[in-house]
Amino acid sequence: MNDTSKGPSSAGRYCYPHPHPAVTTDIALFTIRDGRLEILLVRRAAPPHAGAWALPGGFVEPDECLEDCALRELAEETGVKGVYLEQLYTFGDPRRDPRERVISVAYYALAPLQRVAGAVAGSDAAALAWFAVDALPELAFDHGAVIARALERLRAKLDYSTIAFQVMPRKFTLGELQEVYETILGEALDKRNFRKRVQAFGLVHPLGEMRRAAGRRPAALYRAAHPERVDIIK
Amino acid sequence: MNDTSKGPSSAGRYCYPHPHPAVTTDIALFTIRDGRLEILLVRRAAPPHAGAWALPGGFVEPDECLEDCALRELAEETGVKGVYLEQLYTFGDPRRDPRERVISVAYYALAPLQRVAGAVAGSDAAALAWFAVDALPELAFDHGAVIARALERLRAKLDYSTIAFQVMPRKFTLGELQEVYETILGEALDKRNFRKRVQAFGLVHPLGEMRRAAGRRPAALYRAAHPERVDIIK
DNA sequence: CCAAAAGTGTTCACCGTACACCCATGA
DNA sequence: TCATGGGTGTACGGTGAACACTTTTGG
Repeated sequence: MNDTSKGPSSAGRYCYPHPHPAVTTDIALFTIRDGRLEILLVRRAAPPHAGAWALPGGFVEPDECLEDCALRELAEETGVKGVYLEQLYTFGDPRRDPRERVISVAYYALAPLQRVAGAVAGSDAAALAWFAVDALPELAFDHGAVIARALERLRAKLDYSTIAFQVMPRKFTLGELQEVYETILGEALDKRNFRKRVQAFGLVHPLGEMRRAAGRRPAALYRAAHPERVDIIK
Repeated sequence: MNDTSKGPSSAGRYCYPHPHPAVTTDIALFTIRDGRLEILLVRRAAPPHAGAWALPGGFVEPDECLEDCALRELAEETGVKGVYLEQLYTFGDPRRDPRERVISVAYYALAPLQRVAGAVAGSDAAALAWFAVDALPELAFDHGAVIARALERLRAKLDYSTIAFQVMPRKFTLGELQEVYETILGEALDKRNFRKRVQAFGLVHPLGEMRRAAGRRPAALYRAAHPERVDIIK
């Protein structure tokens, strides 16, 4: 009962006479590369779990909201900015961090490959790497559970939201879009039905341009119909 | 930047050199009474927002997980125990509490009326009352936003989960079950289609008993097919 | 001419929806 | 006998799923 602060050490304002745990945000950032769903992890430099891989994240500052904290930590530790971000779940087991009580507000994030291709390890992290979600390394803290829940949510939202467009580049072909759905869901989809649905819901707008590729018929390019974040199809 | 603890005042263990905000849980407990969806609120005795109504809730203890905290606070402030509980969202705006930084992990809860009928105000609260969700009083903090989000989630989950059974008593008629759905969704449902679906999914088991009511044909009693918490129909 | 992906419609089964009447009871 | 909710079946339309071949290109 004495492992967290019972009161603030800074003075000047009234504070509740109550425990003050540490609070972090952790971010599960996904992208698609080479037809695989990958997640960004950082290698921990310091104990606990030194050498293990962890989600990027860190402590909430006094004057920032949780979402800002997640975006800041992601930028600081990996250099990645401008991703789609959504709160996932708050993990608060008293023993999830061996040092002191740390409550983690987990977020998941999505971005197209080209927006995260230049990710580099910040000063806190020993290294940074992308892992296929079906080949994860040993993970620090409860980050395995966080990732599992993020995947569950991501797959569920594919069915009733336009979240998949968050990993698409500005211009894409319908074949590429379908490949993203198949990659995240882990199953093959029927090409004609897929295209029919996407166009029936008005999810994409044709750009009138073509993408030419070696030895293949050119494919029409599209953009997402709803330029920003649209959550519900119906 | 000096409005939260920067480090623990208790000694003995290593702690991160980081801010330590206060963390609470707040609970939006719903039940059905007289065909209305109602929520349990407590009247605040102390500032800030003294006299305003608020969700029951309170500070997370060092050694308890968040869900335990929610259940404990609900029991302490209202006497209610044994409800269905699910994490909703974490609210972390730096200014949501005027005194200091307080991050609130919000839960929503459901219980049948008879399990909450005896709710009484605990020592912290000046009073306790049930409010119809479409006739809420002035609310403290950001609790209006919390309730709005809880309602949204509750209504969404009705469609793809068996969450409605969490407000049903052990024995109920199909008419009562339908009334609960209609109350939460705020729309009328077709009786034949409703009964067909409920039975097709195997959600209920007939008890072979009847409920007699004055001036009406007796109704068959059922129990939920999945005695505990079942989340997904499909 | 061959490989590789682009592009395109129809059929069928099933599910959700709309809809109306008789029944059993207590007052 | 009347008011009140309990209880039951069918017909239709729309949606999701299955399914194969031609086109265009570069090598």
